[in-house]
Amino acid sequence: MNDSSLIALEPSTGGTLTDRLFEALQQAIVEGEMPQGSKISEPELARRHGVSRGSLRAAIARLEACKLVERKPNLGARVVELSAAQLIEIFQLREALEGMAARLAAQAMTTAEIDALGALLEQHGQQIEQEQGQVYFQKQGDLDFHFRIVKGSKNRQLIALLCEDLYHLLRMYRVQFGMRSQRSRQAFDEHCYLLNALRARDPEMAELVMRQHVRSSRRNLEQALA
Amino acid sequence: MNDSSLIALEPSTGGTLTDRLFEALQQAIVEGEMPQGSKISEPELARRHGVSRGSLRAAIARLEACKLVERKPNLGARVVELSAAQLIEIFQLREALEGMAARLAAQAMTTAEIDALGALLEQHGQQIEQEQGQVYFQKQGDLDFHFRIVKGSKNRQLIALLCEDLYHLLRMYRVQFGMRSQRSRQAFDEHCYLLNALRARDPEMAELVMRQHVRSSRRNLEQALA
DNA sequence: GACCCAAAAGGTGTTGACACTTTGCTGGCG
DNA sequence: CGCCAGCAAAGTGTCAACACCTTTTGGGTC
Repeated sequence: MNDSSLIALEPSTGGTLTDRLFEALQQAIVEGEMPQGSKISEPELARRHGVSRGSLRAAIARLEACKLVERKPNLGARVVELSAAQLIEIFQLREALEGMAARLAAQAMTTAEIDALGALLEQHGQQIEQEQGQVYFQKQGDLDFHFRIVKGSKNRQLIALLCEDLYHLLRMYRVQFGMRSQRSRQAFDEHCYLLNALRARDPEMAELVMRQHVRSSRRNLEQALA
Repeated sequence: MNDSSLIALEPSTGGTLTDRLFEALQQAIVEGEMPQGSKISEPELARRHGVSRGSLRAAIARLEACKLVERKPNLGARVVELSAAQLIEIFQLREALEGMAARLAAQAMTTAEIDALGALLEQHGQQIEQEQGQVYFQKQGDLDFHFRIVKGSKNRQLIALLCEDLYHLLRMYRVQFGMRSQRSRQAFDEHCYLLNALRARDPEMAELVMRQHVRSSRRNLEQALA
């Protein structure tokens, strides 16, 4: 809104201009800097970031693929609207996908990877004991944990889908709904159960635990939003 | 390859130029007209279709979102490579996603929709009895059936994912691997089981049956490709 | 004052041209 | 003969300008 706030693209990551634009916009949307449902004016945004409309349109196309913006022909693009219903839908997706990821991970993860996951969990446990307030860090830790399971499935389709698309949508919901789950302790315990299932190389159990875990989160949400 | 084969875009669907290009290329890739792993030269393709490179790049970006092409910075885009391993991965995704779709559909489908599905199945049954050879039509029917389940879930995320992205990849595999399943009869029976679960409004059973159905297809594939 | 039509302003879709990167070839050197 | 430097050709990334669509605004009429 502030006209003087020309956002300079950090030339940090050395990809193409479109890549940097994509990351910048993605972050801006996830962090809520670009409000939900707000219309995107290509000329204005291009001017703000000091790039041409062509590059901007390419970046927007990628955002559309992530479901972060919606575009209608001849009408322009808008930042996606976050309804409670859609959030529920996403958690239903997660239940199915991450459940399958856990099942596959129980077979495909190396013992070293599982051990590393155990170390991470131990660290989380200490953080929960010590500082009850570090909610943000716990959130990050939760995402880390789920990430490792997904990657552990070794299924590239699954990894791309969850880590490159759904992940950002989920982060957007977390940031903007400002949800600090009251159940970090329970979540931690469920993570431990899952670790046990992985150690036992039990795909059936791993999927069951993960699905129950995601379902619990969803139920918690449904209650908080109702 | 044939230089004289200038492909004229049918102005059939009235969307934007990029939309039509996207559909045309999508079809060309799925049908195998553009071979797997082949490099895409932007100037040549643009000239062939009589459009500018800008529009073509926009269409390619969408194809990339469907996982039909892979692009590397400064190196260009290639049609995706179809390995047996990736096909397995896709069926693992389908097992999770369509299983969840069936679960949700058992709760969300209207009775009218379920009845319509029953009519469709009856039709399929007759086709199988009468003409053993109409494989293509059966394939189309199979896709129709699965489509209706997915749409019946009423989960927009799920619908978009399966019907707009994965569907085309799957069709590409089917066309190019030229797979005529020897198990259309068994598949039909499994479809009937699923219909019963839907009629009984039993989510648990619906998911179980659908997952088993997809898993059977996968096992059948693994055997055929080994 | 309300409604409708028309013109203009703003915005998106599309294009051709320019700059930089990668690739393949050519020629000289060890 | 093989290898590396350097150049040329092709291709991708980016840009500014043009064409069409949508929306709004202004004027005229009922």
